Amino acid sequence: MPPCSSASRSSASDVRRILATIERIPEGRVATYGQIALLAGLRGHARQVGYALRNLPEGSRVPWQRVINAKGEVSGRGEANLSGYWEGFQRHLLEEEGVVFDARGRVDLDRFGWD
DNA sequence: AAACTGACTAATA
DNA sequence: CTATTAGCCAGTT
Repeated sequence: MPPCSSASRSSASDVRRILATIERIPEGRVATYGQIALLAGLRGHARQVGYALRNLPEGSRVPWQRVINAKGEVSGRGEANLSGYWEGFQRHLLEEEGVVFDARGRVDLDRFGWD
């Protein structure tokens, strides 16, 4: 059998580029999905960025918490059960890095948005 | 292969 | 502010 030539991951390299871009986000900064996709050379693949993070294996050093949506808010994931937990965790991590959330739980991208 | 889904975004109303 | 529509594209079913 071919040595896993199939390698479904058609976007494996893209995912790699996405993660590499996210790793470039400095501490205390946040970036939007669209921005990551753009910097990764994948304009319009904002959703793909979310996929990459969702499928992100545990133990990765990728600061997934610095990736938020264009509204400056932490994105939720379908399962409300765990979403609250993870969202709170993400927010906590960002706040420890110096990112400030307003009363509505949103970040001022003008100040903390990664250039 | 068609239909569904989704950690998205932007424009409009 | 929320709701709706449309664009976007890959993974799943």
